Amino acid sequence: MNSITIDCVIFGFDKGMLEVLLVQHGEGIRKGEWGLPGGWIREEESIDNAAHRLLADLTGLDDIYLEQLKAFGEPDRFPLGRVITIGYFALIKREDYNVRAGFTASDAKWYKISEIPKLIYDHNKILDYSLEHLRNRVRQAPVGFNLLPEKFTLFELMKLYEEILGIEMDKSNFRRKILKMKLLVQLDEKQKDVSHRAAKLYEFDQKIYEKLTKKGFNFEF
Amino acid sequence: MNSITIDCVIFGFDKGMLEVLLVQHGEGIRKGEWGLPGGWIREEESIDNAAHRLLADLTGLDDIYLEQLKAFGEPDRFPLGRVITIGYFALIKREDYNVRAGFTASDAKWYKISEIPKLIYDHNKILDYSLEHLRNRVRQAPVGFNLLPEKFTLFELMKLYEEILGIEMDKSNFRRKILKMKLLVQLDEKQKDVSHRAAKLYEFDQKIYEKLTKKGFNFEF
DNA sequence: TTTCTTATGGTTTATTTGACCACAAGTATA
DNA sequence: TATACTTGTGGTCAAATAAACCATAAGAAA
Repeated sequence: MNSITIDCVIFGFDKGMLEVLLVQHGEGIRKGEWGLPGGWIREEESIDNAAHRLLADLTGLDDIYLEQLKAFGEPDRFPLGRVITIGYFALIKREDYNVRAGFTASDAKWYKISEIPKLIYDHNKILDYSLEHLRNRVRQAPVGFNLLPEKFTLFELMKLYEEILGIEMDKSNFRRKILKMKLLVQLDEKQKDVSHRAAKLYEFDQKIYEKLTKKGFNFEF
Repeated sequence: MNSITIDCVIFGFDKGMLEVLLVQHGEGIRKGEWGLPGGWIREEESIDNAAHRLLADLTGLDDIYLEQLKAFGEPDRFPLGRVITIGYFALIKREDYNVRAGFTASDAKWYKISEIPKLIYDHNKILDYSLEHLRNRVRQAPVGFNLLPEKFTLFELMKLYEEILGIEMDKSNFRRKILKMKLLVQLDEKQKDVSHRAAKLYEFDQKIYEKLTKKGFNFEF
């Protein structure tokens, strides 16, 4: 018999920086230490439902981008017995979210990916794997949109790609390439409260994305 | 408490057809029915090791391409209690493999993907997911090589892609594109026993592949 | 020798890319 | 009001790539 948990890697994007949501344990021998938000799977629920339930408890959000990442099952990963964990991968829009501590957590906080502390168990390993996964994923499907607000400028989108992939891009070429895909819908709105010429706002078109996905496409820059 | 199993989807390629290895259960209430080869994870082994162990038992092969696919955990997927299964995805070279029945299986057999019967539990669902995964994977990394013999012709490689992706390709363009990647090493050998002009044989260069993977590349046709 | 099949290596044209420029539009500062 | 500064936006041009297609070489079989 084995036990099974879920651990969620929740990415956010704020002020041009990629961030991860971590929780501080409020009970048990690991009290005070930071780790990924997670919990036990219940007997009667599917693992996807468990992930959604845990995430809703932790963030107050449902209906967010969530995908299964990988199961981690080294026999010694958990000190008190054999526990296999299923990692989940979530991208959320920071504007929609207010940090609050969950039921078993004493604190919850966003960490920049460059400033991640030592985490409990094998959570650093899970996080590293997720980051690698995000970098691959972002090249092959427009999942990055899930990190941005509903309405965004092309420059913000480009900055997101630059941050995740760790590269620099030419704004003119980025513009041409991304618009050619027809994935973006230009709005009649512009940025407000900026100290420079306001950029047009765009939103992401889910339907066109689905069409493109069926034919197989890739999102290279 | 939950139980955890592993189920392997093992693809092979023979005479231009994509195939899957299935086993017939030799015991229990499902005796006589076909399903994916799999088994229980032991307390003291990692899940990757469990997958390798099971696969070695079933096929007599180690050192084959194997990757974790996804965990499947609908609460009712297994009739006798809550069992979560972790799907693994394997590609093997048919030339290296001799079918034999495993320990709990009465028979093991290759099925063409177009002729898959009804399988036990949710195994059809797992298989469908694997096929979809294979189609995606094959576009993003040269995993297809794992299905071919060590030495192969460009035409055979192209046929493999055509079969998996369900498309037709231009042999001339395929040739140019694949050679430009430098992934193939041309050998001083040619096909034998063919009733037409013998094609040059090639092999896959693992080292160059690893270099390319680091920079991120994609394998589109 | 002829015929057939497949391998292999072009050519040509259209499309895409990458690097870079120029100016517009708006804000901030003097 | 004038000037500098920042960011958005559109465009150019040369180089690289892709798609469609053709031509011939190499071998096997009749």
